[in-house]
Amino acid sequence: MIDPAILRTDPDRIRESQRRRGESVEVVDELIAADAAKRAAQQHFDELRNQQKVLGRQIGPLQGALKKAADDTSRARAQAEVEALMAQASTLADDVKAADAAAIEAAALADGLWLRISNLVNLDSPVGGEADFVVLEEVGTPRDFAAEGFEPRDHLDIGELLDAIDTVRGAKVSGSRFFYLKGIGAQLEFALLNLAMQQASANGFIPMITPAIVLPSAMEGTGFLGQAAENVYRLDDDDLYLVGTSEVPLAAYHSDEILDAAALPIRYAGWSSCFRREAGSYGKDTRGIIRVHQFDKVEMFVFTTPDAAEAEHARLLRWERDFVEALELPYRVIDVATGDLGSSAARKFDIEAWIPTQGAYREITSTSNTTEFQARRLRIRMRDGDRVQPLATLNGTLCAMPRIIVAILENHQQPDGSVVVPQALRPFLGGRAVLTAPEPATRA
RNA sequence: GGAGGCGUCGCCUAGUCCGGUCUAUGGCGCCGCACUGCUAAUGCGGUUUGGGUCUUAACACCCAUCGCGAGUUCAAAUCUCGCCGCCUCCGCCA
Repeated sequence: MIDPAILRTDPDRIRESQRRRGESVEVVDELIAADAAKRAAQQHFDELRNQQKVLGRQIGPLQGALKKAADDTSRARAQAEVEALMAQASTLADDVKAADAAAIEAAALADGLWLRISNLVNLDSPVGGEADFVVLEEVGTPRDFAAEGFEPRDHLDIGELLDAIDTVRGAKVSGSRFFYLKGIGAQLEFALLNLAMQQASANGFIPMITPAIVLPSAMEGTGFLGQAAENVYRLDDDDLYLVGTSEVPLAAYHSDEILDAAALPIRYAGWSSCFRREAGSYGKDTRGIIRVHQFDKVEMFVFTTPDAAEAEHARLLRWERDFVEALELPYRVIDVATGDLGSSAARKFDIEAWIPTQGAYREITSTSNTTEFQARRLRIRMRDGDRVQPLATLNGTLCAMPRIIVAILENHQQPDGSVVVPQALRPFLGGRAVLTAPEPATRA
């Protein structure tokens, strides 16, 4: 959620943000009313409760006096006094109970509306929908396969040639959009994992292996139960969720905590499997492993001060680019438009790698500045001197395995279907320079 | 899965049996002040978090908060029920 003070002092800022996102503006006015009602109800309860406590504090000592009463007359007098107070308190108790219920109801209404308001967009984000992104930079030159004299194979053809990717058996065992990485394919993932973790460690990230199943509170706190809910797997019997990214367990790691501002930024590089239902993407990217239900990913996640968030966002993008450049992939950077940010992000940059057989750039990383939005929802704060206040969180993909593998196979392929290994990756593959098909005898 | 124990405002801890001056005790740590060549020691004061009133701000005051939720009661850290977590033992298990 965003700073509640903004709702009271500058609601137009929220309206404008909602408008730019193409989301409800009316909900802001509903919330203003609900917020006022919530405070009024709480105040009413507080007053009644105070009266009740004042009365209660008189009864205790009186009963003590009653026990020690010296004679019958003073005992009778104390007795009458106690009974009068208790009768008074009794009617008050009913009022307190009713006021409490009303306050809880008003709070629930306001809190529900808060969940429907997305983060304030950064005013530099291009306004519009999915297609209205701005290209910030193109890096590297796509290979000219025509000039090289051969038709490039797509990643699945190469993967099958190398016996590295098996989608047929993936579908047999688990259904469509599941796959096996096999042989050199599996080794390639381990190499990428190690390269990514080495880079992350060098940049001050703490490696983490996270749970892939989380409580509803973690899912909601990171903002994935809003519009994105349809893409989340839910374990109904246990009321748990499969995460779509380790951003969720990494963000929730410090939930309900107060961190020392002097210790920030804290950077984690999380490794986990990621699960996505891909609802509504029927017919899209059905071939190969560009869009799958389960994959592994190294995710960067940062807790920092709100002041430092924008600079950190730039660093995350830089580190993503370093990784993609180490793999010698042509790519471009886009500034994602307001309508495509997701509810938590104020600003988002994607890296898209060139995919030769599609003649297009396709998303391989995404980095978001979620400012204080997730921190407020997850109650993560920082102690700065004697002040306690929300901090900022940011996330960025370092290496989403399937898409990186797609880009490597397609961009570094040779006419015979073998694949040249980028220099940076070779040490992690036992020095191998080329990925080639295994001996026929070893194929199944 | 079964049995038992435990959960108090950073950490440790008193309080829970038997409800009311609990407006939660004490120690450690931390912050401020005093004293003192410096440090240390000592003394005094402060130190959960959230919401609200007032407000330039500070202060002050009110409400909530003793794992979470519900209940009993005029009144709940304390009694009752449910849930969660941790520990020990048993069972199962990579």
